[in-house]
Amino acid sequence: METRVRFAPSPTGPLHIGGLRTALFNYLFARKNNGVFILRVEDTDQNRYVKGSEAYIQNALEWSGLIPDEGPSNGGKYGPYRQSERRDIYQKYISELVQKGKAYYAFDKTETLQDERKKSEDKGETFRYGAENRMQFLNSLTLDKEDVDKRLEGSFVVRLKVDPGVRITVFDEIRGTIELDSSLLDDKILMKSDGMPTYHFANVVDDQLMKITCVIRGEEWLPSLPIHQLIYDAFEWTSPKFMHLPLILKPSGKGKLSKRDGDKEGFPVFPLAWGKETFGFKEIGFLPKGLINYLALLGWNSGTEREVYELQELENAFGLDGIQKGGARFDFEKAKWINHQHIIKLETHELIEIPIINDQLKGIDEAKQLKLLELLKERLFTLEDLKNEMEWIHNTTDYDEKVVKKLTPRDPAGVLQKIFDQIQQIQDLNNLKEVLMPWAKQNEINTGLMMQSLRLALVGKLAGPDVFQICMLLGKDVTLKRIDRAITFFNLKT
RNA sequence: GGCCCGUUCGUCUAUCGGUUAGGACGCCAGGUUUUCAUCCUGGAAAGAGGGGUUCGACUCCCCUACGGGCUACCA
Repeated sequence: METRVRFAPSPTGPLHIGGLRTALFNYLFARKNNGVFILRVEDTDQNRYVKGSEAYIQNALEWSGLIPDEGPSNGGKYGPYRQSERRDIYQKYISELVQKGKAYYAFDKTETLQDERKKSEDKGETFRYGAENRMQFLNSLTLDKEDVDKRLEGSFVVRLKVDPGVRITVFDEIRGTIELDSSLLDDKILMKSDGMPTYHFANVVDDQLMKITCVIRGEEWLPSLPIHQLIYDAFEWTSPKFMHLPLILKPSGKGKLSKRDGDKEGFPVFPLAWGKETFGFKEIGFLPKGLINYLALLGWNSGTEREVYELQELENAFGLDGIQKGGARFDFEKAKWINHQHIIKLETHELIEIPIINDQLKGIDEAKQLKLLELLKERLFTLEDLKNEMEWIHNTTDYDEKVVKKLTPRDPAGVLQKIFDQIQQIQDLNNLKEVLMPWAKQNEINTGLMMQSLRLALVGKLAGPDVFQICMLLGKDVTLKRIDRAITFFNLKT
C-alpha cells in the first residue's frame, strides 16, 4: 500500500519551528517510503484565522525544500485540501454518525456549561459532559423528537456519544500500546454551532478520505488519540498508524517552545520573517538546509555519530527507531554550528549566489568578491556574520584603545613608517609576505610589533584574517593610505 | 486537581542485561595561525531516588520525585 502522510497546520499565524519539524518528519517519512507528502490546511476556526498565514506556510515549506506532493496550491486527487472548503463532506459524515447512534445533537447554552464547569472546579473536580450526566442536559437523547426537530432549526452542536466503562486501546508507533478507560473521556463536540467541525472530527474524516496511512504529529495530540480512535471505530474505519513526536522545549526555563519565545531568547522561532518586526532564520542568515538539519536532530538521530546531513541524505537515513520519546530543548548555539558546517561545505561560487551574501558584497570590485568570500567563508556561522567579518574592507573603525595602549610605548609610528616606505617600493602585493618578512629580519624589526601595528592600521583591532591577504584585497593605495593615517595618529599621541 | 507521556554529561544524544557509559554543541587547557576565528589535541562533565527481577542492571518491572502535555463550540 502506498504510504501517505500529511502535514496539517492551522493558519493562525506564522509556522514556527516546531511545526516545521513536524512537517519535516512527515516529509522524510514519505520520501523514505516512496510515499506521498500532503499539505492540508486546517482552517476550521474562523476566529483564530490569520490572513497571510497560509501563504506563509507555503513559503516556509518551499524555502525549506519540503514541497508537498498534494495540497491547496498544487491540488491532488483527494481535495479540496482546505478544511473550510469541505463543509459538505463533514455534514454528510456527521449525519451518518448521528443515524448510527454514535453521536447526538446538543442544545445546551454556553453559559449553562460554563456554570457547570465552574461548579465542578470549585469542588476540585473536572467537569465532563458524558455518560454520567448527559441525561441532565438539553440534547437529542433527553428531548422528544418534536422538540429536537424544532431546536435543530436553531443553533446546536453534535457530540460524540462515548460509552462508559470500555477499555480503549490505542497504539503509538513510538510509544507502543496505551490503554485508557472510556469513562475518563467526555462527549467531545464534533460539530460546532457554526457548522464547522472541530479538529477531532475533521481530522479523522479527512485522514480517512485522503487515505492517510500514518499520522505524524506533535505529542500534544496524544491525549486525544483515544477520542480519534473512538471516531474511527464509530465509522467502522480502520485507523491509520500514529506517531507522536516529542515536543521542542524552551532553551531554558519551563515549557514548550512558543511563538513568543523568540524575542526573549534572542533567536528566531520562525523560518521566515513575519511582518517587519519578526525575523526568521532566513533573515538572520541560516541556510535552509542548516535549519532543517538541526531540526532533524531535535528528536531524532541516525544511530551513528554523524550529525551533518543534506536533506537528501536525511531522507535516506531517516527511520522510526531513531525517533526520541522525550522533549528536546532548543539549542541556538548548536543550531549555528550545524549551519556553519553547511556554509563551509558550500562552494564559494554557490555562496555568492545567495542574496544575503550578494547584498553585502555590493560595491566591491567583482574580482575581489570571490577572493574575499573565500577568505571569510570559514568564519561564518550565519550568513549575516559576513557583515562584521568584512567591515574592514570598507573602512577602518576607530582603533581599539587597548591595542593602542599596548603598542604606543614601542614606537609603532616608526615601524609603520618603515613599512610604508617598503610597501611603496613593491609592485605586486601578492608576494608581500615573502618580501616583508625577510626584510624585517634583515633590518632587525620586531615582527610581532610589525604585524600588530600593521593590523591595527588596516583593521583597527587585532582580529580578522591574514594581514597580507587583507593588504592584497585592500590594494596598494588603500593600504598605504591606512598606514599613513595610523602614523599620523600615533605621532599626534606623542 | 484528574488523565496521558516522558527522565543518560549544562544541552542534543549512543547504549536495545555484561562497555574504562561513546559522540556532538558549549565550556576549560594546549597546539597551529606572530592576531581573532577556523582547525588539531587533550580535559572537566551523566544513568533522578528507592525497591524488586537477575549470576549481573542505564537497560526489564513497581513506587516516589521531577519534567512535559492535555483537560474549550482552539488546533
